[in-house]
Amino acid sequence: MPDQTGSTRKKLLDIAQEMIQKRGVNAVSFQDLSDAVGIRKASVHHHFSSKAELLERLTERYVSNFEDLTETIRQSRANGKTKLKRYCYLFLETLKSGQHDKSCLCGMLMAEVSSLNQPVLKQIREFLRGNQHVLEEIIKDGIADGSLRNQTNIKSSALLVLAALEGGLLIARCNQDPKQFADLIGRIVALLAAS
Amino acid sequence: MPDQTGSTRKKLLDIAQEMIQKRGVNAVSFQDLSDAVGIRKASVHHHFSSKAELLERLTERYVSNFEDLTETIRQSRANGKTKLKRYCYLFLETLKSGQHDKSCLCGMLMAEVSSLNQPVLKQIREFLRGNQHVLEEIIKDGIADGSLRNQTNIKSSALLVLAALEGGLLIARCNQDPKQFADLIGRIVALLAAS
DNA sequence: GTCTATAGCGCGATAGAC
DNA sequence: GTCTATCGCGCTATAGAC
Repeated sequence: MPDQTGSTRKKLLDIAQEMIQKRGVNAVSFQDLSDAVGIRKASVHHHFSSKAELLERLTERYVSNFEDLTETIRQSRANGKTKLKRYCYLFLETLKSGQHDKSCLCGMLMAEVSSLNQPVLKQIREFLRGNQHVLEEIIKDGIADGSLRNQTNIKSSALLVLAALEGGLLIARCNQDPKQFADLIGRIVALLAAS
Repeated sequence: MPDQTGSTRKKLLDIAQEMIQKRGVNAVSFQDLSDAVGIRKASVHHHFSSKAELLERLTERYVSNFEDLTETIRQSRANGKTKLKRYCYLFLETLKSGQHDKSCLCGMLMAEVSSLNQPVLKQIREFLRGNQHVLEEIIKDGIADGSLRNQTNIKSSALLVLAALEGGLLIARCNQDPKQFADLIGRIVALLAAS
């Protein structure tokens, strides 16, 4: 029976995630969070002893949720090319949610990496490693079923896809242009697709 | 005869650029800058009336310098594939300079876009537009000289390269692994190269 | 061009009442 | 679990002496 402390904790995590995805961790304060959920600033410390701890719990949850989503795609019955497309759409949905001003939480934290402690840094690296691995598996599936181009550098291709998605999110948000990001996804898939 | 105010202004711009590339704009203060150049915090305001103005001048200089570098590559005699490689190496040099902890200034600002004013935002979009354009020209050159793969979606390919480089910088820095970024460049070039 | 001094504010965090 | 009150600090920015 987790979460005996009620839903304020979840509300805090939810609003913290949204705000950090929009502004970055150094532009979000306890005051911002407490205002948004309707409690006082000091009360936030009842749920999270420090800003660092809040960030650890938040990253933990985000990485875990993302792993569930990607694992579902990986294990689906679709061919590799379709899985790759679905994987990319996870990032597009991030951008399209809200006012087209949200990026990947881990992408934001990667930019502000010098402000993070070791536990959070470790989780972000786990996020990167895990996503690269899922992409490798998807690409292998695609090669096996003939939907994706045969290639030897699967690891590098996976990195390329992940880097393009993270960078593309920042670029498309800066231009306030989700269509640009959709075009990017189309190009990623086309370049890896079988000819 | 510019710069009659002496070199303190340049030192401030230099150290501000380095620190923002490492930490992000919201993690760099006037105190940090004045400490680094050996003057008092209040004296910074003699050179830049506000933090926003400092950032405007800094972005101006960075985008202008980067345009010079990319234009030189574009107009060189090399074939398209070599130009593309050289273009990517500009980003690798950023990462390798210092302690492998610097990213592209505009990439950092894209993450913290909600903290920027309109003039700076405009310059970052100019950076993006300009780099996409240079990449388009390089790809066209490569198709014409036979070193790069023929394709119709040149605009999207240019975006893909830029997004992968910006995202790849953040990822490789997070993993403290410049070699990972070098691998990424290899994969980018290989995927666009003629078969 | 740099200095000291300070205003005014927001930050994360803590103590202790209810 | 939330509150009020407060501490100590860092921030951007300004005023005015040298």
